[in-house]
Amino acid sequence: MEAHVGGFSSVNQQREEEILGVRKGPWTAEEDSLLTNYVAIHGEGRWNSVARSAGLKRTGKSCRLRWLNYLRPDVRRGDISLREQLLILELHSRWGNRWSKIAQHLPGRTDNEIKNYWRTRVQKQAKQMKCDVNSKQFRDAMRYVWMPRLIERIQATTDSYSAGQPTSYSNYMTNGSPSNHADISTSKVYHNNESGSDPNFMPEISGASSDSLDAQVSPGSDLTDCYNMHGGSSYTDNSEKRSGLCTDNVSELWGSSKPGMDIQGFEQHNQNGWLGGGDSLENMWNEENIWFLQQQLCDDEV
DNA sequence: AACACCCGCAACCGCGATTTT
DNA sequence: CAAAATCGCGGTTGCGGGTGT
Repeated sequence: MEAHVGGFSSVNQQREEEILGVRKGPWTAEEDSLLTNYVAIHGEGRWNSVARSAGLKRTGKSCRLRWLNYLRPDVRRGDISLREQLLILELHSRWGNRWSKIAQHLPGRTDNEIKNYWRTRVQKQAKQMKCDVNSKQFRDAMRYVWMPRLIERIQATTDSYSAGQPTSYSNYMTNGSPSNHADISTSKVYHNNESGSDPNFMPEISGASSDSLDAQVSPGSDLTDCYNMHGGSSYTDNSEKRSGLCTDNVSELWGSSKPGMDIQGFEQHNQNGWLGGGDSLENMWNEENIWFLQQQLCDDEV
């Protein structure tokens, strides 16, 4: 397979690559095998010499990228789970486009994967809402609609599986206390989700084909739908009313709070407790809760 | 069936930071 | 200490599969 070639940074580099016969484009199985075997024996690092010594006609940079994003044994591929989505949204609101930093908090996920997720899914949401992804409007929507909705879904799935268990995700979020870390981290509540028959279930940005917490991300846009209930004239689909968050409360919140939505106003509207017990949003995203999400993700991997 | 368009993702690039020589 | 080599990050590109017409 011949590599597709992008733009060259310079004529010199082009010449050098022609002379050296540097390959570009998709990796073949043979190349993967060469790189994997070499790293297994000699370890990571010194990527330029890896490329040479392993007999790969690739740049060291390309080898490193291939290893880190694809071949590394602990790399976790496939669907972004709800918890991971939630964590990405939260951490991005803190750190912006610090993809590698965000990736450090999602075991097995690469910065590239998270970046792609953000660009393809989150930015698309902003586009559909006709606002900038960095605008206050979108950030508010994310924080006060999208993320609570994710929490609700995680909570719903968790509760349906672990009914009666004292240490559910919702309890944690409500109490905001890490007092029972051991129990929480060992409660595998989302792998065997059997609650797929819930007629009220609405897909988040995850796929409609499955309501597992590891459901595949789909183009479905609840965030946009919630927004359109007030912000757009085209919203006519009453089916969205089934959604846990596209309730009158939320649409009131959305409509009344633009553009100056604030925590206080939000919480007043949230007195019915659909976030669970009227917990403060500020408190909800403390270090402990992020820690909790990470623990759940680690648990996922086991 | 054929074509056009859209979208997700792997891989590339430039560049600044860090490490090695 | 300076230059070279390497690493790591964030942004961008374009292939290929899926979907719509």
